[in-house]
Amino acid sequence: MIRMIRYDQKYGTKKILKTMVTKSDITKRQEQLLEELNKYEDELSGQELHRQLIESGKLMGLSTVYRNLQILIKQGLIRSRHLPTGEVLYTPVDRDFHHLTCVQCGETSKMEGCPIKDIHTPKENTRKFQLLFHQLEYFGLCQNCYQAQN
Amino acid sequence: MIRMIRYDQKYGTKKILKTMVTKSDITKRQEQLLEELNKYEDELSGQELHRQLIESGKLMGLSTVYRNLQILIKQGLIRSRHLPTGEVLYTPVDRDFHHLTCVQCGETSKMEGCPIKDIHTPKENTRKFQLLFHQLEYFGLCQNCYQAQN
DNA sequence: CATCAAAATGAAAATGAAAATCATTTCTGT
DNA sequence: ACAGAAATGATTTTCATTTTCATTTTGATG
Ligand SMILES: [Mn+2]
Ligand SMILES: [Mn+2]
Ligand SMILES: [Zn+2]
Ligand SMILES: [Zn+2]
Repeated sequence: MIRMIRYDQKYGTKKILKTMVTKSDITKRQEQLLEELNKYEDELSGQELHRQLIESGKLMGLSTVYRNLQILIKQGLIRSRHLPTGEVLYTPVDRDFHHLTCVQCGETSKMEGCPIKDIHTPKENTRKFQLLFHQLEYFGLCQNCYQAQN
Repeated sequence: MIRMIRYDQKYGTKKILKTMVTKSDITKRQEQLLEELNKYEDELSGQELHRQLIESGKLMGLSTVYRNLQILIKQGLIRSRHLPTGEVLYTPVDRDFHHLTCVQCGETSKMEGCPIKDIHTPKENTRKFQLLFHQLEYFGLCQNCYQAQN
């Protein structure tokens, strides 16, 4: 939060001329969420995060967790991805990794490195977009499941 | 389904020696699902697909729709992606496009062309994987929402 | 410090897509 | 035709997420 304040010589008072909310404007709750997400190497679901917060003594209602996760996404501070099961996982936006997932058994392995790290994202598409993050996931059959299929 | 059949001269009977189930082994239901998905340029959710099938006179229970969509995915014939809302959209696997999605209003625009079309997917990761499809989505703020935020 | 309005919170209820159940139907090989 | 196996679908269940709304917190102002 940035405030532009004018001092009134006549009355010796101060007046807020303008209030600018910047991207770095994080509430206490949001800070707690971010802090908790950073504590774990893995992504966390909303439910897991809620549980962990309580264990850490940071009491917080479930609605508040979900509400503020959405805000953090819109602020470009975290990103989310859906598991095939429907759960949504959250992670700080600066962690750039992706996964291989078996469509049969759900086994997931993290890929180190991002294949599109230095790929040009088509300009004609992104011109109008304030890009926040990307999601890239590969799906297929793990060795076990591939063999079992025959 | 491929059958190897031996004719027994002695008894005048036929015997199935071996049955090979191949990838192209599609049941009638699965064929109907694939056919219906191909009818629409856009991806369809399970619910939408179910509705469309009924309208097309291809009566089918909802369970059967979901069951066979999963099988089609495992066979490498269709792929799926989750909307931020949680709905899952299905589309034939050979359609290679991706989306930009606004994290604020949900507006989605299709990107023509695939940025990773000819990118090498890290070998050390995919060696053990029978790759079926990939998912790539960009998230950010559309022009409207970006401006409205300030 | 007191006041008041606006914003945030959270307990509880509602939502809804997807999964599970299970009685019934269809298929398949002999 | 017969018997076991597989598939189907009406229905119920699940459960992560959203919505509701009464209460609490915040923050500007005098
Ligand atoms: Mn990446
Ligand atoms: Mn692609
Ligand atoms: Zn597997
Ligand atoms: Zn938008």
